[in-house]
Amino acid sequence: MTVRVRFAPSPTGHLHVGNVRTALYNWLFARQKKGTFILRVEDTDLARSERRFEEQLMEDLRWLSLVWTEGVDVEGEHGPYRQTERFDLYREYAERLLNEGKAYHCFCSAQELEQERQRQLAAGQPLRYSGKCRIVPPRKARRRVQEGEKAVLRMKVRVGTVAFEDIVFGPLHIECSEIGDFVLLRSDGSAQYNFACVVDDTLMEITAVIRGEGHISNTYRQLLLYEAFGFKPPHFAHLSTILGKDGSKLSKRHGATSIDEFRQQGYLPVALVNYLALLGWAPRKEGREILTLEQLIAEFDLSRVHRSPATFDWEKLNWVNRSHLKKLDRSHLTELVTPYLQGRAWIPSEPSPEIKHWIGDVIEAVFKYLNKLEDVLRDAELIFDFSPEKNLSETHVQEVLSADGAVEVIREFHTRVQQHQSLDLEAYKGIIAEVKEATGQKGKNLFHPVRVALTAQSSGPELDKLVCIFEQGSRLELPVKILGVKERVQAVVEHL
RNA sequence: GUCCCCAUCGUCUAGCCUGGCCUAGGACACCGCCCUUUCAAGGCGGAAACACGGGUUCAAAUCCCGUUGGGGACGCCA
Repeated sequence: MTVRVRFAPSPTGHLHVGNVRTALYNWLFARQKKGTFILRVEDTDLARSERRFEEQLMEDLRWLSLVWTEGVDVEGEHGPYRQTERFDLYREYAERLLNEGKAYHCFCSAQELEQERQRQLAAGQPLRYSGKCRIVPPRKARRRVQEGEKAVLRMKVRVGTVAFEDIVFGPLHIECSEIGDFVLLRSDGSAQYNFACVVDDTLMEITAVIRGEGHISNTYRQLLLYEAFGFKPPHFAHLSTILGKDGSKLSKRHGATSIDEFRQQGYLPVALVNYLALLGWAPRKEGREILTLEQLIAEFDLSRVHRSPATFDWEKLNWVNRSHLKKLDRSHLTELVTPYLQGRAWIPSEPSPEIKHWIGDVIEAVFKYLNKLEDVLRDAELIFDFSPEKNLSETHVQEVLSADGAVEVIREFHTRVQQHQSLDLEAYKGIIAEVKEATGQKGKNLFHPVRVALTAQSSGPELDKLVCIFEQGSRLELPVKILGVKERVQAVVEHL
């Protein structure tokens, strides 16, 4: 039988990392088994579902390359794939259960239900519906409904136990007495989650349901429904929750959790996917952590997924991202970083080939520092936004300046630089040699002050590279004026 | 409150099912050294864990029970 899995988010907010990992595991499983990955939108919560969230979520999924071959916007023979468009279908199936006496109308009001809960809580009893309306004769119930009385349709939960074999959790079971008669159809006739889910998974011929751990308790309910309908249930795999640094469920408090934010910060989709795959799962072969999509597909194994919850670790994500970034060639990296520089209006929206090449040099100089693309803004600032007045007062810079002979080096360097009309790497090296001669300083004591003279900072990319970048940049037509070596040293000396 | 699940370095994990090869391996982060014209990067090295208590067994990280800690479910949300 060919594998069919689905990712079924509800469009009530932004896609966050927990959801994405669920989507990813579904996708990996489908790809590995040469099966079908389906996107179904569970928008039965009319009050909170919004079309913009649905669009956003599809965009996020596509960006991550977790593409579906059946779903809301591609259709297929099992559609529609939006639950709100399937309400008639649900009512049809509900009718069937009602007619077979496996479900019944319940007329209890919200207040009554709430009072019941309070009583149970006070008495130390489990919280669940008492089944009070079971005794209403079906014919009478139907008449009340026809007369316009509000009613929900509830499942008549049988006695005994429900059990299943979870692919990640192993054998799981529960006493039916733990489950109350749950709602199938709301009083407005719309389908409740568990019910819609079973009808859809059956009709869409889903073979494995891979979803969050929180759904384990729903699985028992759904199993009861499969049983009532006489449908064969799919396999189930439940995934543990992803936790934040403080051990609570990952949320906005822990930083970016929506995919859009990761994208904006400049995480590569493959890196995010790689990291998320590693959260709760490890390849059989030890020591291989940086993996491509293809490798993930080949090595993924649902039965090796961890039962215990994993903590999201930014540091490790950064490392994974950096590792993937390093695999990129210069032109690709330039292409990715350019929009960030454009966002700051540091470079034109349509750079000339000459400028493009220069940007490549810039990126090459700073790229070892990047955890994520956005970091280029921080690391390239000294090129585009040289500000000695601000930076010279920094502690590390002050330390450099207070070293013996540091100021002398800067002044000597300054004097000699001024004597040159234009500078190239050769000339710069000559000047350094002269300064060395004149001051008697060498090594760290020589280059550290020179760095300050050129960048007003105590650390940064290689000076040789920077000199070229400054000089070439100063000759380019850019939205911001790139200062040449001469101008920089001049400015620093003035601020000493 | 009731029920369920989980438990190896700070973090992600290998090993657990099928006890001995575990003096518990790898990775991130951390610390040190090397490299270096700074900071990184890179190379090398270090510190760091089987939650606790009972069993079972010649032998337990691995099997069983309990305790503790953490998480989840109990909606006309999904």
